[in-house]
Amino acid sequence: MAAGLIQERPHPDFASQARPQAFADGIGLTPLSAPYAPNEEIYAEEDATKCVYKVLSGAVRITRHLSDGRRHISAFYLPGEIFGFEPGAAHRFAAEAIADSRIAMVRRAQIEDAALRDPGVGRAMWDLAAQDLERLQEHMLLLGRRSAAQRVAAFLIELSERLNNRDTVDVPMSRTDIADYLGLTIETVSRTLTQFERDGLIEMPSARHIFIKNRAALERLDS
Amino acid sequence: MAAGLIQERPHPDFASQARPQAFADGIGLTPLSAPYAPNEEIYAEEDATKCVYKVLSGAVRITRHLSDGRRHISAFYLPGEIFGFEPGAAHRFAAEAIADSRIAMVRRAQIEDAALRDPGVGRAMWDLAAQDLERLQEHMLLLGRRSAAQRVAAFLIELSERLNNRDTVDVPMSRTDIADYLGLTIETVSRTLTQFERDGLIEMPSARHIFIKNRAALERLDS
DNA sequence: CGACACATTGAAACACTTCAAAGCGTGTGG
DNA sequence: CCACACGCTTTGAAGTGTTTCAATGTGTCG
Repeated sequence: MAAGLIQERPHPDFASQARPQAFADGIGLTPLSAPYAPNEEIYAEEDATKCVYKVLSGAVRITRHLSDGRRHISAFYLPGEIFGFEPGAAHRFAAEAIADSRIAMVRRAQIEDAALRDPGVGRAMWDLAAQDLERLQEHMLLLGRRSAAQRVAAFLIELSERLNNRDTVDVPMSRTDIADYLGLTIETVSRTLTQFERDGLIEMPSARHIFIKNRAALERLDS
Repeated sequence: MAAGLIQERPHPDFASQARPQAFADGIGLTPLSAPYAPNEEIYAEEDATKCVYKVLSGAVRITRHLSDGRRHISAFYLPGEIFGFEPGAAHRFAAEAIADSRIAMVRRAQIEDAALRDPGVGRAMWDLAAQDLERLQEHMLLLGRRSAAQRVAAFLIELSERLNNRDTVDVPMSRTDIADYLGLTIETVSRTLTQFERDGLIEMPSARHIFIKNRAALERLDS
């Protein structure tokens, strides 16, 4: 419901000055960046795929709303990760900020130009697509064939690895977000986490702050 | 287990003579073709992504085996459809013939060459990737958020549409294949189909031959 | 400090799975 | 051509995990 495409709204500042090569690792373009508030829409379902985005800080969810009102989250993106790169002409999912976030973005046309000049750029986008596809397929496996405990364990492990926090995980998303991502209810997510805590696998000083006490056991869960 | 990459085994005949432009719609290369027996492997998990394939007849499943021995099917490909095109350097799933099938194939390098000469080829591969991604995402939704009845209904509708049979569906795959695709057990798939028949939505002269009597009701199921 | 959203917990209901047995159909050998 | 046999499919009954509904608890922000 929020603003449409990002480049159509005012940009409070230009990352191109503050951080040249912010997309650096692989794309090497100097993007604009903008702040987003929690739940603010970055692009909508059906929006044209005009830009590619990078999370500078915060976190992003890729969502779709079903006809019966329920919501599905197909992916999360964390600081340093790039999203919004899809083959089709229109997005099939919306992207929303989860927390206060800073997002960098470049126009696709710019990337395509750059790819013509520098084959490394094209390869980088290709690698990006490969990584997205891999995550999508792993996630499909998880949704189709894993128990609640396996899903939550896999989620924690992946989140911890992608946040690069060794054992202290600052969970940026709500239980509802996690549930919609894992294909469970918030109650099941909550109960599973509580059980993990009882079993000594994790500690939860608060809901958004999880400490992994026994990573090996969590990893063993998805046998 | 089975043979490695296709072009490394003898080809009984060359489709390039029998059917120039067999890949025609969109790729426009003249591929080799080969017959496969049921359950024969077309490529294995971890095989290099050297070729792109097209189903001429029969059907193909894209499978992955989990550590606990269970199997997951991420996609089916039916006559006229193209598969095996992935961004990464190695396949993450195996491809197997479901029934007796004829498969055409071209080397990726050939396609890349062709794309340099003819931008239409590049666009066609792009469209292909977009369609695969769309199906993958729809399937993820189905696995994460749909009941057994909704899954089976969606499967029947999609199968019928992709086979281009108006209401008579010749199901090429076993109940086990369907179950592994829908994230259910074969018993649940079977029971659901039986229930559909009792409700007058379909008729099943035999397990592999389904007649859709009330398509609207089936479509309405995934509300 | 109070209010509100978010998270946890409990109990009952439900959908799907599991285990087990019987039915069907297709293909082969007698 | 029929009969048997094998694999696949269907059906049944019990068990289990997840959801649903409802209430209580907790953390955070004004």
